Formats: sequence, C-alpha cells, structure tokens
Amino acid sequence: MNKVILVGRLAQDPEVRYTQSGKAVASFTLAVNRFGGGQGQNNADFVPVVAWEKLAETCGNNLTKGQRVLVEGRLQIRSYEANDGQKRRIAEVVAQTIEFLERKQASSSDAGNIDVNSFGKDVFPDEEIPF
Amino acid sequence: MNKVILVGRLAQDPEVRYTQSGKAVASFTLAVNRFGGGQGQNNADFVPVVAWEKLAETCGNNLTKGQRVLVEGRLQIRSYEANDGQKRRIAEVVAQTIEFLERKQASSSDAGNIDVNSFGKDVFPDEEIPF
Amino acid sequence: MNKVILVGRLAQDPEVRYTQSGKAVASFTLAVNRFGGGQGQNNADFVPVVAWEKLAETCGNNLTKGQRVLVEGRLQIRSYEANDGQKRRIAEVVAQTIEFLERKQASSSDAGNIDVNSFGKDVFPDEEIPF
Amino acid sequence: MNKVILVGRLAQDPEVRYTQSGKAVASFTLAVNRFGGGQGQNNADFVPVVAWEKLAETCGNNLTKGQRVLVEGRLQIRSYEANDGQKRRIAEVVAQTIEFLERKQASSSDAGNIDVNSFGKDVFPDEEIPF
DNA sequence: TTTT
DNA sequence: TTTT
Repeated sequence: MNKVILVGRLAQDPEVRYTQSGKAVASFTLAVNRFGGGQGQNNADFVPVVAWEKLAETCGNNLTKGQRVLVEGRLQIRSYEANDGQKRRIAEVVAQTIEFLERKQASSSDAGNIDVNSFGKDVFPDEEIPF
Repeated sequence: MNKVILVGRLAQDPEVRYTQSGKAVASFTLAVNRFGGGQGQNNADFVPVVAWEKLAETCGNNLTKGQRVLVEGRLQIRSYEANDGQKRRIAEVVAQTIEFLERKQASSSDAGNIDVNSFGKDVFPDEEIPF
Repeated sequence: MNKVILVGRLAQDPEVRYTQSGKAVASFTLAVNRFGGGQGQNNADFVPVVAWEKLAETCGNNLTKGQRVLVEGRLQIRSYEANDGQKRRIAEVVAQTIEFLERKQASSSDAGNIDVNSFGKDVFPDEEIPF
Repeated sequence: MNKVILVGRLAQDPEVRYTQSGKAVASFTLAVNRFGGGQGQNNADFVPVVAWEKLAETCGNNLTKGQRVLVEGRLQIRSYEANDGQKRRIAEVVAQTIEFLERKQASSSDAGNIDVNSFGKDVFPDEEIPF
C-alpha cells in the first residue's frame, strides 16, 4: 500500500512533455493548505505531482493554475544526478486519479455539471520523466 | 485533505532526537515495495518518516529495522538551507498513526497479542526537526 | 486501520440530536456519485454519516442539503433490534474530519475564505446513537 | 472519491459464486478490530466485502478464515427486497486491491515470498451479486 | 453468524 | 545509505 490523497490548488498551469517513446507526462505543483499547523505566511505544502499518458493529456486540457482538485496517487522517491554531479532524491506524487472540485472557469451555464468529475487511472510507468 | 497511507518495512532502526524545548522526534526510512512497477534491482520507494512526542517515543521503543508497519500521516514539504548555501526541499511523511503489522521479534509466547497494534495520533507540531 | 474517505453532497440537512448524557450527534446521508459504473437512473451511493460532539454541532451549524463535502472517518457496523423484533445491522461512517468543498451560500464577501475548510477530529464514542 | 481502506482478519473463508454471465464474485466478512473504542466482548466491526472476477478467484484460492489482509475498495450501498417484501439496504465494500499481510499457512519453504502481496484492481461491475 |  |  502506497496511497496519497491530496486536496489542493494548482500552483501553476500543468506542463505537458513527452518521453522519447512518445508518452505524455504532465507535471504541476499542488498547494495543499495546512490546518491547525504553523500559521506562518505561507502555510501550505507545495507538492510535485506527475501524471502519465491519457491522464496527462486530460490534465493539460482541463486544469489551470488556481483550480482546486483532489489527487489520488502514490508517493514516489526518485534519485537523479544534479547539475553539480551530486546525487539527490526527489519526492513526487504519481497521480492515479484526479477529481475536479471546481470548473476551470465558472461559466453562467454549468448548472448540470458542477459535480465532481473523476478521470484517469494510470499505473507504474517504466520510463523516466523527461526533465 | 493531506493523507498518506503506507505499508512497508523500516529500512533502519528509528533515531530519536529532541528539540530544544524537549519534544521527542523519531525519524526513520520506510521501504515501500512497488508492485507492477519497474522490476529493477531496488524496487522500492524509500520514504522518510517522522513522528513526534509520544508517538516518537513509542517508535523508539517498539520499532526496529526490517519490521513491517502501516503508517498513516500527512506529506510535508520542508525547505532548508543546504551546506553549500543552496535552498533545497525535502519531503517526508509526518506520522499520525502507526500500526504494527508484525512483532519486533517473534518470541515463543506471544500467541495472544499478535494482533495489529495501533498507536498514536500526533498533530501539526510547530517546531522544526533538529537536523 | 479502518479508514473511509468520501466526497459527496448532503442528501438532506443534518439532524442533530443529543444522547442522554448530553452528547451531540449529527446524522445525514451523503450522496456519493459513482463514476465508470452502472449508469442507471440513480447513480450514487447514499451513505449514512454520523458525527459526534463538537463536530456534530459544527455540522448542524454549517452544513445544508446539497452542499459538497469531504468526509474522513471509519466504517462502523452496528446491530440493532428492528420494530419486528428482528436483529438487523446498519453500516454508517463515523466522521472524524469534514472539509467543506464549497460554501453554504456564496456571499459576496468571502474572497479570503473560499479555501477548503477542515474541522473536527472525533473518536470512538461509547454511547449509542439515539434513534 | 469513494475510498475505503481496512486492515482486518477474515471472519470466514471466502465464498465464490458466479453470475449468470459467468463472472466470479467472492464474498467474505472482514473483522476489523477497534482501538480506543468501547472494549466490550466483541470489539470489532464485521464488514461485508465482495470482490469480482480475477480478484474474486484469487481470494478463493489464497484467503482463509483468520488471515490478515488489507482491503482497498469503495463503499457500496445496495437496495434489495427482503423475504418479507420490504426494501432494505445493505452496505458492503467492493474490493479493488487486496494485500496479504500474512501467509495462508506458514509452509517451510516460503522464504522468498513472505513479502506483502498485492493483487487485483477491479472496477464497477454492472451485474448484481447472486444472492 | 463471525477474526486474533 | 537502506527493508523483505
């Protein structure tokens, strides 16, 4: 069991890239507010999120900065070599499902579809994220 | 909502330290095996976990390397200044509950208490971890 | 581990009652939409939810029919004797935390607090729900 | 989001049945111990669990009464007509993933595979359970 | 109806 | 850096 469930807002628009084999990868940072915690000036965790393939494309097409979403996924720790030759570790959430908790932009006529919208179910990709 | 649920094995014995104000903090790395994923030589995520106060002490007293546990907590992203003066981010799971999924060492007489053992419920501490 | 996480809409206003000892208990039904599932006429699970004490009062004061919330709790199976003398079982979610995913009614001046709002953490009460 | 995560022991061996169209359905009751709760004589929730298709067969072949497992699934509320013609509701967890937390019976030769074993990912079936 |  |  490796399960992460986050509710937060996109801190930026998703970036969609492609691996050498053509798989889509979306990445964005999710701002997850803390409650009851330290009440400093920037009281949130900024969590890196990645999504693959069809889910990546749906992110690219439907999500924008500031939008609130629920992300379900797994916590992945990757090693990579930094510019200075040092090995570092990065944590990120690999999204398996994303639910809209609000629409991209509130149009005047969305009475029928303001419900939660769930999409995607992505699994363990075997390629590295192209950064 | 910021929820993480992991099942894995301690990659090392927990280390217990104390903040300046005397709060206990336990930290350990949890090896969470991947399934269906890349089947390389080291097919696990090594996730840093911290626990505070009473839960920290219970960790120190009851957990050892190799033991399987279920950790429920939240994902925290902290900034810190590295030795080279650079700002880096570290992700860790702040444990709220830990359940034993097996005993520290199978003694010959624990027939009655091999059940899951749940302890702790720790919340948003307002001090930094003393590294 | 006994964990339930639901996102849905209140199917009715919460009812708040009191035990003989004076503890508040709120109960409501949460409509949780299904996705990818059977697309019949009533495509949702109607889940009974109860909340205790302070959390119960917050529900009574802040939640209304139709409002979208995230409920975190545990699944409880209770036995009771039905009117016909038969023993039946009822399942319900005992809420531990509830997050608003939208406001009761959008007032014109909530720019600062439209964020997710989390409240409550309630535990294993030792009294029966007064039905 | 409709997510349930339970750790408990099988209260009985799974029963495997088949729908008219030939889909396998396994069902069993999971005894989930309560902690911190009422400490009466039967301090557990007995939760009905169903699994479909390949996951159902794996349950039938690998799980037995008393075994500890982790079940991830969704909470489903079904209506059915009782023998007395009354309409009743039943809650059950539709399993999506099951992890072994211990082996069926410790044979002398399972040194290599005593790890957590995860299997299955089942989705919204469109047939009724054949009771 | 029930697990340990 | 790492568990089984």
